[in-house]
Amino acid sequence: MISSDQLPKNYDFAEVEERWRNTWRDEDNYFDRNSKKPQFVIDTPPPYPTGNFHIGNALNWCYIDFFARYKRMKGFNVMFPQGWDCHGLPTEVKVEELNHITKNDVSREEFRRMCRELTEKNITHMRLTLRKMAFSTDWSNEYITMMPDYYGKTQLSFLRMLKTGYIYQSEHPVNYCTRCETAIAFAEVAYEERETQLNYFDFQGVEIASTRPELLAACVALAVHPEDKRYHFLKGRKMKVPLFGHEVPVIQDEAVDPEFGSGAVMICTFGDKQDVHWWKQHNLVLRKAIDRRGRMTEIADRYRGMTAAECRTAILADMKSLKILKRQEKLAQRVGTCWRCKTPIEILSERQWFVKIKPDEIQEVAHQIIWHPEHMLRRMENWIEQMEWDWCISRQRIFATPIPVWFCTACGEMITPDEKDLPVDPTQGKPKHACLKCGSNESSGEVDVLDTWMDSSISVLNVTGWDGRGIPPYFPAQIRPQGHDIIRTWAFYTILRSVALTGQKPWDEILVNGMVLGEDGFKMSKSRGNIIVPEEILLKYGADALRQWAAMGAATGSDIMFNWNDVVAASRFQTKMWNIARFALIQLEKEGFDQNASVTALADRWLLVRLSDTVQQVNAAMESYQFDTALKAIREFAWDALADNYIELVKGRLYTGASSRKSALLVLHTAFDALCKMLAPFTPYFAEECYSHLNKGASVHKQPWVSFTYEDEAAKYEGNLLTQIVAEVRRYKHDAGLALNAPLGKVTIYAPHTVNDEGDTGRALNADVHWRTDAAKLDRVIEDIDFNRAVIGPVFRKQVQAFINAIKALPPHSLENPPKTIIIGGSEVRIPENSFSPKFSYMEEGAKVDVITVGNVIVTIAKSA
RNA sequence: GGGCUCGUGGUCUAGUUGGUUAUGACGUCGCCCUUACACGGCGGAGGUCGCCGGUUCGAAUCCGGCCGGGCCCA
Repeated sequence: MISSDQLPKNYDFAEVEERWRNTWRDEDNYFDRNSKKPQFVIDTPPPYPTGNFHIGNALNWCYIDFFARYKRMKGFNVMFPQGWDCHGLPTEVKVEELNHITKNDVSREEFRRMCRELTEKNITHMRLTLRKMAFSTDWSNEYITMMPDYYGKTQLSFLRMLKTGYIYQSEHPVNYCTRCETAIAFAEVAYEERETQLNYFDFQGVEIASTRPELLAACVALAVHPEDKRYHFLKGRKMKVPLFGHEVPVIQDEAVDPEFGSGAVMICTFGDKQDVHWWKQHNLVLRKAIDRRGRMTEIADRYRGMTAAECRTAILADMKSLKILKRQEKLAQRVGTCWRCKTPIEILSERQWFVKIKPDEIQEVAHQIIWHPEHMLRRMENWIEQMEWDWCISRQRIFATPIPVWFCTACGEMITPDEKDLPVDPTQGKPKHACLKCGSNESSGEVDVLDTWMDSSISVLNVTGWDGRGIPPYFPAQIRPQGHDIIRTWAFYTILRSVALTGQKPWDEILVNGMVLGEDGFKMSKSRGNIIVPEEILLKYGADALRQWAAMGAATGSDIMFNWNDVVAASRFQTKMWNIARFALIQLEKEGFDQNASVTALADRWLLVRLSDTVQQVNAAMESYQFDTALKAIREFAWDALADNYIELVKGRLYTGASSRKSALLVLHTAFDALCKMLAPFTPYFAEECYSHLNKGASVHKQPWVSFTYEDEAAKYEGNLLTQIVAEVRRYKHDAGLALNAPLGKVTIYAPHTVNDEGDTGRALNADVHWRTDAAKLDRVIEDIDFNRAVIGPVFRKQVQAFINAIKALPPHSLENPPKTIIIGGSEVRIPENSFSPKFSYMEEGAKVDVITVGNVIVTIAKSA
């Protein structure tokens, strides 16, 4: 421990942060399974291990760490686990790229191994960033979804939901990405504006407008509006499809827009979601023209094997030469694309696995959860309301949790593993028992794998200790922190799975954070070049400054613009705080600090009142996750109340060793101690550094949260007056062209009560200050009247103006000693207390003085020669 | 097109149970290097609170309409 007068003059965040990072122990953040404290379990989002922890993650994790640290200090048994959501396409693509292979060049197992290795490397890198950020992660509860422990649970959850009928397999149209060669869920479809051609062609005498002529082979019907007179003649007829020759029925449906195109549309399996509707509603046949790789199938006849785009060009060319293509128009449309690779999705009918969506059930539970901010619940409600299809959970990929199912080669019966044998990979091994139906030992494993959301949607079950039996011991978790971009996915799926597997809500509360925008106000993206990575900020300003930006950049839940200015301001606050610390520590180290001293001087009592108010404000803000409000209150107290007002007032007293020095020392200690504790969740390194100097190496993170209350109405009022008087006299000096520390001469303050300022005011103003309680011997005249509208508004309503006029008409002496009643509009009314106060201006008496008024206090200044 | 959300000095932002002079930061201008701090202190300038209308004694705040941005969805 270095002595206070040898404290470094500048706060070196790089040195301090690294030192504490190497000092702190992981065990201090472990969730204690034997604890009697109330639990506070956080369902931390498991990020995708891209290798780089991005700034959006950083914001989210800062919020988590703020309340994790706060709750620990408040006496909760906190679990802040860290998960990694490993499976998925991006890693497969990266592995192919790095190794210059395609997934088909190596064995399935080999490919999975390569994915695992890359993921592990990425996780290692990201863990380091998490540590630099000072997140108080519980590393004993880390989970990695690609590890057998975890995906065994994913498989267990699958089997459970299969048993209870939540999961089924069926052939049904699904969204399909032909580049990724896999089915995807609606949640994974992103819509993009594109321009396309609307093609008008002759369909056996009827003009058809279509944006997808390549689907002609999949045409299964024509549709017209039942009221559309142009097409009444078609009723009941069969039509021959051009180029292909198969016959299709004509159906009538209200959903056809007679205004669009020619008013007649062809229904294909499947051009879009509307086609699926019509196909189901009118029991149409199924014609699959596009396969899983996006190639035309055999029903496309001579176009077979072409890509959809090639086929489109060929068909349009053939139509042109047959002279059935009438015209083409440009059309803006929204195309559903794969959210990962941006390839337009196709709707294909395939055998897939589905999870049943029961909207009422999910809706009910979503409403049992407390949402912050509350309006985010609307997004969930809207999403649930418009769900039409069940959740397609099978994917035709490799790096994912295998679907734990075999099929009997002899009878086709599904064979599931025993729960004790999980995890399994049905593509690698055989079931441990024969087919229950026919006894055959021949089987083939399911090659489809699970949607990655099947892994991450049981994160809460995993961290609360789910083992497949009943309600997990720590369930539900207390809070789910996440971004609003994944309400329709992660939040939705988690609620769904939680209800399906436990019948209960997954969390008590959900805290939704906003997105981080670039400095230009747009979403960060490579093409805009506005990406800021946390590592860059850590290097330039340190973790504590970055964390302050996260807290202060915006109200919780709002999108937040990244702003270097805020980071710089945060680091300046640390510098300021460091200097406050040095001042306090130097003073405290001189003799005289007494924990039991009595607080006597006005300024001292005033600061304790301000501290008490601040603690209450910060408390309330932390309880409602208003981090910006909390940190703002802390900064204001430290910078404004403590440094600029209090220290400026008392430092003279501290230097001179006046008798009331002990009072000031105790107050300084109390305020600084409380500040360290309140800053601990926000700036853990900085708070630790300060606190360890203040309390001989003790850790602030092991202290209970501040519980300081101090009430002193008189000190609050008079102290405010005191700071105002000082401010007014400073302004006076400024206006008089004097330096602030220039000697001022004699200042007389006429206050209603005796004030014990221990000489603080005189030293602060560098003046000979006299407090007096007698009336100033000055001639004063009433210059104006201040009306208190909050008082007279509710009393007089429409009569407010009349009242004001009546008061203004009173003679001066009546204004100073107002009557009880006054006549308004002919009737006598009572004058409410505090309804107005006269404003005076002062005339000098014999001596030459300047006069300042602050409220009802008069200050006279007699400049020295 | 629908739902949600936002619009406050040059920039970012606080503030909505309606109440006297609208918060803070950055920037800007002036003064001051006072033994914690010039990465500082003090003071100033700068706002029709998106626009229009309504309710009210009183509207940044409540209501309606419009304009503009964002997110999600069709």
